[in-house]
Amino acid sequence: MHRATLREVADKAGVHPATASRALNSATEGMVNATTAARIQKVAKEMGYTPNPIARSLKTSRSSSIGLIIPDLTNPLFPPIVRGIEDVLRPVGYNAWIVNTDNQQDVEASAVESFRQRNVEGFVFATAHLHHALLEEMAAASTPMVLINRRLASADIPSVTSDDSTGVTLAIQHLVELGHRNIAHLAGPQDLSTGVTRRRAFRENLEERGLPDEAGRIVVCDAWSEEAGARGMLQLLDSGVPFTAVLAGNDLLALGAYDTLAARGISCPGEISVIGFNDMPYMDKVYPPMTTVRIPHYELGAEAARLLLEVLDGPERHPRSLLLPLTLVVRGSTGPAAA
Amino acid sequence: MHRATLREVADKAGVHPATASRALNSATEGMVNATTAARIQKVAKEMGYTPNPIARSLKTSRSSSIGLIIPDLTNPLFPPIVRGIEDVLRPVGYNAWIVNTDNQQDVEASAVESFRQRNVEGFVFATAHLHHALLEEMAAASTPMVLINRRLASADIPSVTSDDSTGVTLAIQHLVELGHRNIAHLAGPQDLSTGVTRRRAFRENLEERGLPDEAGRIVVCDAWSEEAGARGMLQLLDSGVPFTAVLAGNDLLALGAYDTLAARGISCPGEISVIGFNDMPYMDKVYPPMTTVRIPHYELGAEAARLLLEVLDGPERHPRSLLLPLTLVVRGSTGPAAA
DNA sequence: GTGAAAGCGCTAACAA
DNA sequence: TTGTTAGCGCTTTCAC
Repeated sequence: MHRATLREVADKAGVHPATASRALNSATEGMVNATTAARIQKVAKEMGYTPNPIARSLKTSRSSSIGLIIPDLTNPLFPPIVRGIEDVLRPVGYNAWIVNTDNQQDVEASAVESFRQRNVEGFVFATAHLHHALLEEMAAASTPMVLINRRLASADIPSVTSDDSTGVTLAIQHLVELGHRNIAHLAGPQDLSTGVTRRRAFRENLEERGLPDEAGRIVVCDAWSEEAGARGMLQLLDSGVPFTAVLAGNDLLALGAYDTLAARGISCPGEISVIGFNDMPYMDKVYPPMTTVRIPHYELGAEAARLLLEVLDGPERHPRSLLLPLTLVVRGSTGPAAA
Repeated sequence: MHRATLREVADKAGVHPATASRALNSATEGMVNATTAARIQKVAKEMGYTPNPIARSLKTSRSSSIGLIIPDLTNPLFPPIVRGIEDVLRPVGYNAWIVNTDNQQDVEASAVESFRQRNVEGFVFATAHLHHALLEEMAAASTPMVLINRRLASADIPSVTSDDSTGVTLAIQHLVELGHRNIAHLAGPQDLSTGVTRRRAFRENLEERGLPDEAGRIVVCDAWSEEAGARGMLQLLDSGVPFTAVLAGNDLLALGAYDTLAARGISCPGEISVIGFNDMPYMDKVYPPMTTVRIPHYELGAEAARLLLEVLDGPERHPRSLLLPLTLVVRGSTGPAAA
């Protein structure tokens, strides 16, 4: 099955290829006589002409596509984000190349390199670390990009994140209203903005409310994983710090905490309440029911895509960053056993 | 930051671009004098040369990429499949373009069209319907492709699916061993091979084992969704057919069945046992614990990628299809209340 | 074994 | 307003 080329359209319409090109691109359509333009467009339609994106890309160094860099698609957090991005980009003619880095810097670097060779016009990164040499370089070189979910420490890169501080406040407020006073925190990795922000907000909340806040009631987990959460919970239990509730840095850590509590035969939420963070898909099915802070994943992706389009549209404007609101989803938490 | 071109490498090495091209492509490297080849490669390395994939693609009509067409990435079934595909393709230099169709034929068609324009070398489809005009056409035109998870009725297209019949047998055998005799089936859509195969296997199993098999104990759901499963379960309960166990066509239908049972105040597995299919991620967290048939998602993807590479390697060979083995994951089911 | 020449399909100066 | 020309970076006949 032969695919019509611009040349063939031009020949059939009796014009030069350059004229046909102009007539078929909205930006240059105005340069050509309205009736010839119409004729060319009609012929193009009849012949089923569609421009060859590869030839176009070779010529223009553009590509109508962006690179999306995430840690791991099988983390249920990301599929809704990806859909949000694509649902915004597709209608305006953009595609996204997705790559999973599994948190490996070299994979990320070579992905960026490979995207560049393919003339991607911008990037969305969900892999930002607080200190991230590659991203800092790219920002310094004015590469169009948007961070999602996580940010850098030195951050004037446009980003879309959730309002984690407020989320933590909602969670703690909920626990306090239930009567908890001794609350612990399973913090996420401290080289990521999410881990740091939630931990800081946790500490601030304890202080402001006059709740016990010895250092021991925060345990830092070394990954956002169920296993790390299980280990963290063990450490917390063995530390001797008294607590009746735990705020986990995210749902996976919370699930790990569940595992440890079950293994130790500690009833939940009877003896210890656990609150998660993210409300990732299918969290509503777990048992015991888990209260968690809901992040609008799909919207996070959609807003990131809009922001990137804005950046691509006019790189001169000052980069905006967005903080999306969170809500608390109350499912299972109860007051402390002693109350 | 300037990126070296083949021309620049050739100039620096004192050869013609054509020679440099030959020296830098493993397939043509043999055509050039070994020492000049080595010199060219050294220069290329020093200059950090990497071939421009777009220029190459324009010239060769190839692209080192394939198109992957799935219904919806947010269905937890698919992320592991996608990772399996990518983990096999990446090491051999291939990339995958992913598109979500949301089961819309026109979206699928335009995705295929757009992939073709980008010179994808093959396709993986996870969207096959039993009768699927587009796929039949493409197969007739010898388009390199592999089906995953689902197949066509008229199937000599290479495919990688799970051995659903055996899976159903495992599930029913398990229920029978627990003492169940009255078993019902929430079947999936009957325009998909998975829905049909599991339903047929269910009926055959009942017959062979001499279990009650009136028509009423199979309810066909109109989608693989929780909502459809909930509706199906309602219909089953209201039909008056006696049953103590239900085999759901997949986990989402099973979760829907849970919802209906909970809404009706029917204890599970006390009064009615539910068995799922797929063991999708995080199924081990649901409550009540669900016994389900595990499909090796990641391997499904990996095998599909290998099969596609085989097809791309030598299109003349007879298309193979793979049936991957399933296992039963026993979590919660119990014998019937009456037993 | 190497070079010359052509061209994949398109767009963007420049000229008319 | 339209046509001419050139070239994005690469590969591949064909000639030597």
